Amino acid sequence: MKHGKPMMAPSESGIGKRRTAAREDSSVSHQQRRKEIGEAAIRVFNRMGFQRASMTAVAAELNIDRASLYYYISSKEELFDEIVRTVVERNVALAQKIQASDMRPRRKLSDLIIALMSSYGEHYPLMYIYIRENLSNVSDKRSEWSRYMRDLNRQMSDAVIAIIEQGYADKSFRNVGSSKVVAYGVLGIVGWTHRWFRPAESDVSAEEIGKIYAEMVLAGLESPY
Amino acid sequence: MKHGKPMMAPSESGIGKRRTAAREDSSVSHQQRRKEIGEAAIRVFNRMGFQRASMTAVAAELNIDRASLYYYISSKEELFDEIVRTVVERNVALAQKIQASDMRPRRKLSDLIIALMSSYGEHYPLMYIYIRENLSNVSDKRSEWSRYMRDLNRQMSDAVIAIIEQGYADKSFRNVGSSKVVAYGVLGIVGWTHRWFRPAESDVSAEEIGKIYAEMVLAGLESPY
DNA sequence: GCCCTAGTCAACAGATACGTTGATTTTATC
DNA sequence: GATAAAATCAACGTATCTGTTGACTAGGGC
Repeated sequence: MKHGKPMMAPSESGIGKRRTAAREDSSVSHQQRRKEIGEAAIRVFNRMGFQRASMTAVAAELNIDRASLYYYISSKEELFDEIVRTVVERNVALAQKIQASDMRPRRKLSDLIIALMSSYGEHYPLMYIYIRENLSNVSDKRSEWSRYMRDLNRQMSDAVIAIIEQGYADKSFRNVGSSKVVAYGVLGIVGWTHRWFRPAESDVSAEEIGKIYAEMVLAGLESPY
Repeated sequence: MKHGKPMMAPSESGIGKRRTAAREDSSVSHQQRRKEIGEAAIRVFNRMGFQRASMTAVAAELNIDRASLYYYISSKEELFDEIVRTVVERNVALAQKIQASDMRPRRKLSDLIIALMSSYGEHYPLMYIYIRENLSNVSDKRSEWSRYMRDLNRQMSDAVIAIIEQGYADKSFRNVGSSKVVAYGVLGIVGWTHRWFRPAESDVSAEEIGKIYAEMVLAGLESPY
């Protein structure tokens, strides 16, 4: 493998230097252009999946040359990993905050489900691309990123598990089974929306879906009469 | 594209003919070998994902040469698509049978959740590989297969939706929201197990998970006291 | 006019993959 | 031991992708 930015810039002519400079340029116009590229890339990743999406396709999305892409960014991963990370970090922090609050378990779980769904809707389709990403099947270059993301996932699960256990402990939840299995079930309902929820074409909002699921998980489908 | 089996076998020497013959050979020993190859491939697909898994890796799994693989099978897709199809078809048929039965909605939903989980456990990891496959992001060659599989998915959803609606109609279910959203939620809980359930390392069986989820979906988490 | 930057073009190197091929070796069967 | 099938080997052709490179163009500002 001889890819990646050369360490010593051995044969960098004038333009080579200019390119590396451009990639590190933090001026407003460059940041803006990078943002545009990132958004286009996300659209492409959403349509084709991260692996299948080629840089050629991303360039085509913007109607620019592939070389122009590399004028601003340095790799396909960079284009994606960082944006995803920040949003996931935010969701995890939110879950932990809810879990640590002094609300009652019922309210915590409900709030978390609704908050997660709202986040998915707000950042559509970013979070869904991430959910589809299989962190186990990732190229070696991205192993560090994937380890970190897996850790974030674990923190999210832990927060939900803690809420379930609190509910079991104070008897506000019926113990239907292992807190882990239940927590994964809750996250599954929410995560699975990546399969069918398309905000633009949906007559029900992300938040409304969250409310339905919160109600369903907490009170169940069965009629009490 | 010049891949694929040539239509007229223009330059096929003796061995060429023998190879094509071997691929179509339906003798017991050949079927057996093909099955072994299929199972090895599934293990590899499970570890690396369908796209990333190379035929080289599949050959390595069996400690045989790549050419020997192509002695029995003719493409990566063939190796996978057909096995998956039969299992999914079976699950859909099962769901439709449950839906059309004269049981009450509560029982139908419970049975279906448990049956699906059992099937996932029984055919592990086949169904989970399929769930991870994104039918939208599939190569052109497989478009026909993916269209058909999407149709099966739709039939599965439709069966669940019908059960929910029956429950809404006879008032045995509380109407917590659109039957579609609820049905996808139910399928989400079950489908999401692909993310964490590993039969070999789990102290809870697939069926038990199904029971927990059936209970959770029907009666909810909230304590009635 | 001059310069600088953004962006383009065409080509390249390196990697990996799929599926094929002909010759050759191993293995089993008669 | 001869014969035929199973399996291997090494190589090929084609395709696709990533990231790089150097020369080039277009446009704005001074």
